[in-house]
Amino acid sequence: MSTIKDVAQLANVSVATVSRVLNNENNVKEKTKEKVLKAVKELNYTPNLLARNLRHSNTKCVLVLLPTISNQFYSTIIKDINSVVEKEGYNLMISITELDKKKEEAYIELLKTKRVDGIILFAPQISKKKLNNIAQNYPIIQCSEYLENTNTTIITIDNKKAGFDATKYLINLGHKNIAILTSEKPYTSAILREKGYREALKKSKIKIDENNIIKTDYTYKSTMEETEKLLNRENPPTAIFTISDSMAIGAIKAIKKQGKIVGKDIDIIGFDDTIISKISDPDITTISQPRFKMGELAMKSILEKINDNNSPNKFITLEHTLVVRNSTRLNL
Amino acid sequence: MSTIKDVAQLANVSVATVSRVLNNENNVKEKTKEKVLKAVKELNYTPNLLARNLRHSNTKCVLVLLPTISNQFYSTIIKDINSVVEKEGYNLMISITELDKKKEEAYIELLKTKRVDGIILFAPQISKKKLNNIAQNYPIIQCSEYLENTNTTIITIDNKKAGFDATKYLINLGHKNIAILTSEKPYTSAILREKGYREALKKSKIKIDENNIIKTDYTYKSTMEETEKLLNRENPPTAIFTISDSMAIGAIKAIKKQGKIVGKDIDIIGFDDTIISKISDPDITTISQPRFKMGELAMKSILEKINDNNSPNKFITLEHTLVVRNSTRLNL
DNA sequence: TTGTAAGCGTTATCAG
DNA sequence: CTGATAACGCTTACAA
Repeated sequence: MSTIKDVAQLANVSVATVSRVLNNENNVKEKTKEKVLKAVKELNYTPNLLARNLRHSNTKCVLVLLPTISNQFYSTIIKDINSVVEKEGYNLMISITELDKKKEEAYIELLKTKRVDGIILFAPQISKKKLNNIAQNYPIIQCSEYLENTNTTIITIDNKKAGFDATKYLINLGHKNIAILTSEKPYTSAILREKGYREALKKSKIKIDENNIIKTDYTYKSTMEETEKLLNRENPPTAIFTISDSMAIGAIKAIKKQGKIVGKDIDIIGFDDTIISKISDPDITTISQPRFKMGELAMKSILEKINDNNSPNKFITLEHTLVVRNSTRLNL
Repeated sequence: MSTIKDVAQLANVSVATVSRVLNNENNVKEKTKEKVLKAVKELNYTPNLLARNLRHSNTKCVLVLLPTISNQFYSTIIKDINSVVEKEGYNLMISITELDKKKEEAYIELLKTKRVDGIILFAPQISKKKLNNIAQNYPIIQCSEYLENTNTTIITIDNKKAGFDATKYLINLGHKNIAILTSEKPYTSAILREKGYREALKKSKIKIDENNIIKTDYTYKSTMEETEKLLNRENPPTAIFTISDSMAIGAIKAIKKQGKIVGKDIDIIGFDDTIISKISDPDITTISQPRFKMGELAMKSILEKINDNNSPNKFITLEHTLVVRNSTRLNL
């Protein structure tokens, strides 16, 4: 492997000159430039970025920490972040924590050890204290799911309002017995969506039945099982709000199994507007998060922090929308 | 930010000694070790990996180049690769090419510039010549989708046999008019699966109707449209083999729209055994690739190459299986 | 316009 | 067991 030294030797100039040519500085004679470029080509030389990065003390690399990649919500947002990141000359590194605290902390170490310039954190498991500590010294922001009361920039939606809107929509359709299927893990978003659910019922003077609030492990499968139990109750709910589309699919499957019709006998609302909500039969009424905007802002914010880690923290709340499809009756 | 020098100063030893302690070399007096570790703690010191990497000329980082992340097949395999990679003390970097040749080449540059130690390439778009060139000097292997006749290690399944098996299964169910919905882009896998399809028909003395071979852009949506057209023909096929699960979903949607019953009026076989094939209603008969094994072997192979790029290339073919579900009639 | 040389933060060699 | 110092490959004052 050839180095800048080899190029310099072959071109009969100093390494400084080679460096100048490579970095497009304009104070090099055209003739010299040509000589250098010829040598570069001849040796098939590519600069060692490790060395350059060490010198500059940056990596031009941003890490996105995801809890999982199987959820379409995350895979889509990645695509959106990606399109911004490349424009800025950065590389994207994606890692999966699987909600494992230890793993997450290990990845955050990459920040300290200068392997990445900044981190966009989805669904943090790290402690508030540790996060604050890191954020003080290194560029790190939170996106979508987040820890409250930290000194970081946060990009998210108003999950409480989203929960409220979904529930309110069901109420307006005439439902009084509405279940919510949510996560047993203390995700901020899940907690807030449940809050919104409660608030909507309260505001409509519908008594909250704690048996209608069901916590699962967030998967399609267990949602299906829980829905089956739900339907076998004496007074089964006439509408179900699930906090993810894949959960909605599970609920739908259970309902169909009992020979009931979704969008007629029972209404379902999902969350995230992922592709499966469109593919599903019937397709699913769901809350859509502005993923592109979210990804874009996350990238912009992290770059801002990389540029100056003391730049003021922002709390950005983006607008969600309710996408009405056929898993809810359409007689509004 | 403190450096090894600061630690040395505080601990009143040389940087060499600090380095020794940090790298767990055993030729350091216990007393000295303690002093150093105390200083490390006091300064909250973390070694700069850029410097270490420059010195070692490695990054402990493997890049996985994916065409897309929205396909469950890829997101699952990533999870599997991840579990291996961490055990070996490597970090995983994931990038999405969106089948863009330029992007792919840009990412492969990371290899030359020493930003990553090796690349696992899915669905290469680069030219054979370039790939061979790079593989000669840098650790790069192909997984799943691949360019033929290159000097790289390849981990894949026998796509031709898979196409054969799927088609043969439909034939055995009694079908004679079988369509295949495949990709218009020249993916190796798509081509081979079609070959298998043709072979199965031929072997069963069923005349191949070129109108039954339909190329689409691989998406759920266009598959739905093409299936609709297919069904409106004079002599519509009684079975459809789609080369991906999401395409199968599109086909199913079109069939349902016409009031026909999947698994009774028309049979469908998908590919990949992704979660949507289980979620779908009816769930989908599909070809399953051994993703875990694939991810595991890919990681092992790339590490082998990183260790010694002249290690012999392997062509590893893994076994696929046909998973029978309800999108095909069960009277075999 | 170009060259010299210091420096980025490590690790490794060699001497003591 | 420990310390000095060269080296990894690059960028960047500063000098010429």
